[in-house]
Amino acid sequence: MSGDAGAAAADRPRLRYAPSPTGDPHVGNIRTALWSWLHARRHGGAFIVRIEDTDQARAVPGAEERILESLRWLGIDWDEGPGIEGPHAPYVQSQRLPLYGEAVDRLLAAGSAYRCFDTPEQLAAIREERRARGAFGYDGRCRAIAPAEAEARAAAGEPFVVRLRMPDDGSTAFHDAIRGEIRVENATLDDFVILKSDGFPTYHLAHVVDDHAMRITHVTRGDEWIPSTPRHVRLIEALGWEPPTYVHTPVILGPDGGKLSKRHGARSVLEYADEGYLPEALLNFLAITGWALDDHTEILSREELARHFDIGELVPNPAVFDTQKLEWMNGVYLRQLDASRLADLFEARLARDLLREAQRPLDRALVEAIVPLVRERVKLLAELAPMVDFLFTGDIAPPEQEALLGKPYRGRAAEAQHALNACYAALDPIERWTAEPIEVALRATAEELGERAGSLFMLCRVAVTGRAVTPPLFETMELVGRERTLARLRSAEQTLRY
RNA sequence: GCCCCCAUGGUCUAGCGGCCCAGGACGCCACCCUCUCAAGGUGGAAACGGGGGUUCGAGUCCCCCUGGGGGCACCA
Repeated sequence: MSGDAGAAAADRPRLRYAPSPTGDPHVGNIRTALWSWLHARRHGGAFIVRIEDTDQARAVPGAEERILESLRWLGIDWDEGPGIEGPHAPYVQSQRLPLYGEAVDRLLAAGSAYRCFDTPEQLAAIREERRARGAFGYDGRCRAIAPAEAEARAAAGEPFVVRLRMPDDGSTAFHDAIRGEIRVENATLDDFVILKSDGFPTYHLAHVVDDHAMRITHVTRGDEWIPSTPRHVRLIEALGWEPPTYVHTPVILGPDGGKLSKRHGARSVLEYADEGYLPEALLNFLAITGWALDDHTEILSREELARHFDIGELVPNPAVFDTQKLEWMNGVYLRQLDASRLADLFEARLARDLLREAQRPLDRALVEAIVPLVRERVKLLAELAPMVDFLFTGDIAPPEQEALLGKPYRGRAAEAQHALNACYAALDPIERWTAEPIEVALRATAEELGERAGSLFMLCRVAVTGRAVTPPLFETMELVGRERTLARLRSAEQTLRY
């Protein structure tokens, strides 16, 4: 590679999302992926997905596909990774074992790393004994084993791990894009394991080797990794490479300031998808919790984010996941959608939530008629069914007397009954069954009865829909249809008759 | 115990030494609109954790304290 093209390419950031397939990705985890993706898109770089499955014991079947599905749902695409491949394939660590082996051999040959034969039990004992003395970690006793002897024991089949030799004094520093320089004393670093006895690399080794091989420029990950980053820097140095820029992202907290947990509702993006959140809303929300464009902009499209976001501008402190703000934002996005897209979403959602009971297929025209009535009343798709179910069920259970006589008619059963009767009489002769004549008739009825219009409307609302909260009454009655409206009025009246 | 990170209203944040007796958003309260609920409109309550410095001047820089979080595995 030479000339301007090479130089330009070298300037382009390459970021990666490197999840372990141990379960559904957490929103905090996905937020880091999103930020990485945005940064890559903003600067004309590349976004890579790499599966880190070096812990065979914790692998969860199907987890990888769920992770990729989460990314796809949010509209986060990757330039290299599973299903795409590319110049650094494969993108699954368990398929890259030879690479880690080569690195270990080099380290061993250079004397920067050494074999260790302690059993897990021995290590636990060492740890316990040292902790009692106020020391920490591993004491480096295997450094004393001569390389030739270690090699012989390994060749004889004795299980071993490989540890990296850490400097005893001095300090180690690295650059974090959102916190600046972080420096620690080497005395606080012990010789850590880079190759496990099962022949698999640890995270430390594997990610360092892969990030180098894949030319990753910014290592993004949760800030719980900060304490081990100096080790990674030493490893990189021992391998003769240059460290990347680190971006340690803060955590997302639950409403109580603690860890986000099942108690707080959804944690994985797939759960949010299931509850009826829009991907563009969750994406916007995640992007701006921990980052702000300016002092007033909240709603940013995927494209706008990709145009303005910079990973160095992230806020360093942890954020509480504000579900209420997410809901508000989802409502904003829902209201922005055009009618036909909304009808599609509603149709799918209602089919899922209602069809099991109602035997009839969904009436597309009816769904389309609903859109203008509920689009401003729904923040989540999941709220839709309870708001319009009475339109789709053939017969609703007649509302309880108690419900019919809610506030407006409390203690006035006879008057309510009379009012229902009057409404029936007023509506029955209507020829064109649409909202306008219905409204005219009902308002006239209220006046005749000397009743507050609102009170009468509420009585009708409960009688016809079985609910106290619905879309606007007249439009609703239009959709319920003349026959069902009149029948339900009659039925409600019967209920009041005892 | 040792090490590290963080710190503006209930929550997310703007602020990168004077433009801030601190701005926006969600939420909350009130009012308006109104057939319920929403949506929308208007107004309101609500914050720089504490103490020392530096400086003519500190939310903004430094130190300490406090508080919160994380790490100290053959897990990532």
